[in-house]
Amino acid sequence: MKHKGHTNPPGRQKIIEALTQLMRTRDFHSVTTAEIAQRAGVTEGLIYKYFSSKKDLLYQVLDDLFARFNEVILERITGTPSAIQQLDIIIASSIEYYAANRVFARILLLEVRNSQDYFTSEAYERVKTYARRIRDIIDQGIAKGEIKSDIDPQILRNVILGAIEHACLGEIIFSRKLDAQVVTQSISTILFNGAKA
Amino acid sequence: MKHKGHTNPPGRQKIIEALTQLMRTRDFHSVTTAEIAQRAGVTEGLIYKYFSSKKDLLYQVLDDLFARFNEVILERITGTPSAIQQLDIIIASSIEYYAANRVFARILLLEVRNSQDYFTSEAYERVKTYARRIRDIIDQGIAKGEIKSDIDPQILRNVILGAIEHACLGEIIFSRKLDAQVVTQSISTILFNGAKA
DNA sequence: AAGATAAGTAAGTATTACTCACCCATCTTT
DNA sequence: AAAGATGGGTGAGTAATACTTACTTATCTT
Repeated sequence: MKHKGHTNPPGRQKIIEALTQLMRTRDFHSVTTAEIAQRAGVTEGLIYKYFSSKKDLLYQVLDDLFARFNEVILERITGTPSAIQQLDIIIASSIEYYAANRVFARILLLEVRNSQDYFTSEAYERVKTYARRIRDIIDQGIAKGEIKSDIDPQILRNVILGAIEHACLGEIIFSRKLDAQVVTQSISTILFNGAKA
Repeated sequence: MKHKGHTNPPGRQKIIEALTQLMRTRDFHSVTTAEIAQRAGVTEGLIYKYFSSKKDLLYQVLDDLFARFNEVILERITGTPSAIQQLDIIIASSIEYYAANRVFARILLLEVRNSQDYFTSEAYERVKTYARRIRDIIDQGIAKGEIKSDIDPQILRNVILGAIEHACLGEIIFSRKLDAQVVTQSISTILFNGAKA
């Protein structure tokens, strides 16, 4: 019998932790279900009691991690009046969170986007919430006169998301060190003040 | 016996075309070697005469497509004196090329980055050439006084790459229509003039 | 004509994601 | 307290997949 998400038995949690652990050093495809089960101390069959497929397991791992990420973001921006400051906080928080949580970043940026079913998963709903939050702040910034009114808000959102992601890719892929403060400052200067002399 | 890349027999080319075709509608992992061989009209074994693995085949497909992409870029920027104009051309050309060549964009942005061996492939060398070209133009722009001297050139490069990629992701994943001209103009305005009012 | 080299084949094999029938413990209902 | 339902967990499967190996056929050089 297939289970829904509203219970969280120890076996389920151990499977999630096992995959998370294994993905600290390996990519998703190279990790086998046999390894996951072994590391979790359960049988392979149990994986398919809680997850409809290996990919579904990956999506649920991402969902868990993204839920916490969205909480952090929301917590940090509340109380800040300026739209541009809020965007700075989101940029900084994202870079920090990605750096502190490499598995999360790798799953989000490198492992899930290649298959269509990801975009119908619950994890992707979290991404939409995150992206919508940025979009809302931009709209408010334009309304309040902080951001130029002739800027396309959706494209600014995409540029911000792209800037964050690409800033972190080197770190994630090659384990390069990265100073979140400095990078955020640089990105912010470019996006808000412009690079032209 | 393993072959090197300096010959290009019909079987090899048919295999490359078969995978390219199949990836027009499907993601890499869901395409099987049996399907590739069938579509190419060869046996499965032949794939492994020319490619060391299924992933190596993917990398070589990307390598072919990226070689042409780099040629287009170089062709278009030569003769343009202004650094900012050169960057605009690169942004526009990239977005256009990605849109016109979805399989290329999907492979580059979604399918290869998840595994480490990609970063030692020949295809990745093409990416480095492309990225280095952008970096050089930025450095020249700073030297000529077109771009602010206090901007971190590497981070500007990352922001440009990120902006291009994220601008195209919606198009690539959800097949949304996208006006390369308009998007380039918007990105360029944000990056060079700034979003702050 | 010979001999080497390259192109291509056919029949494997180990591994992998996934399934299915079955336990066993705990709780609810009568 | 007996019966039954429910959910956590098992273990032995299976079809399909990426890849291998031994082989044949064609092409080229000298």
